[in-house]
Amino acid sequence: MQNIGELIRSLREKEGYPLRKVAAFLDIDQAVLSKIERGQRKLTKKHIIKLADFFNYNEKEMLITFLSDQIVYEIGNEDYAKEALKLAEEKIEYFKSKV
Amino acid sequence: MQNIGELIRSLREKEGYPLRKVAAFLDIDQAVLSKIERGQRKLTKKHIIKLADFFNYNEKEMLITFLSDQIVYEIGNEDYAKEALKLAEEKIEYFKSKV
DNA sequence: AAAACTTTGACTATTTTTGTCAAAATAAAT
DNA sequence: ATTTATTTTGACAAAAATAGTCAAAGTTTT
Repeated sequence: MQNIGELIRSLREKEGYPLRKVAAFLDIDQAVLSKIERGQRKLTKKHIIKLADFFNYNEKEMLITFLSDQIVYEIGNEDYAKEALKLAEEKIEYFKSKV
Repeated sequence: MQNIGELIRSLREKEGYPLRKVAAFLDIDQAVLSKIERGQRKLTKKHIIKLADFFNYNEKEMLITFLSDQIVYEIGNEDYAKEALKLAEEKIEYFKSKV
């Protein structure tokens, strides 16, 4: 049950890279990457894609981790989170079939 | 498959109320309510709760509609939306059991 | 045609997010 | 143990997103 920050950190540490190196690759300040890894700053889809490539990690999985974090962040401590997820799924399904 | 704006509008129209009246109740500009009803502005949880009371509408259902909209808005057109929803659900479940 | 209602867009204010930096804190290496 | 490398923290300004306000234009109803 890993969030995106933890995933990035674990990948980075597996390679033994310092923040500096990965941050440079992403073209962001290393302080920001530090915060990303501990969930204090957001990252973008583009970051995810670059990171998956950088670490040779499955892009789809990483995106799913990232997106699920966004959802949890937004509605995770709502009373009806579960029901909302279910309805959201139906809406998305419906939407797809329409467009 | 109704979004929160459509729901509010339909409730308002069922009562035959003008925007002005509901907007006054919520203490917002009627132009803003107009935009809310057509999904061009966001509303808050507090608005939802007040509206459910105002229209005698099931608060839980209204909140679920509201929250699911938020989710759809955020990840609705991502390729892996469905998978992300599933993982988000697991995370929330896990989170609950932890805290 | 007038009156009531709704929508639109422009503008400002406010809030949130982001970028940047340097110092403090921690960990690793010599 | 001291130096060196790395990470974290916090402060600040810049930029972006959101929200509030208003009046005019557009639409519908009477």
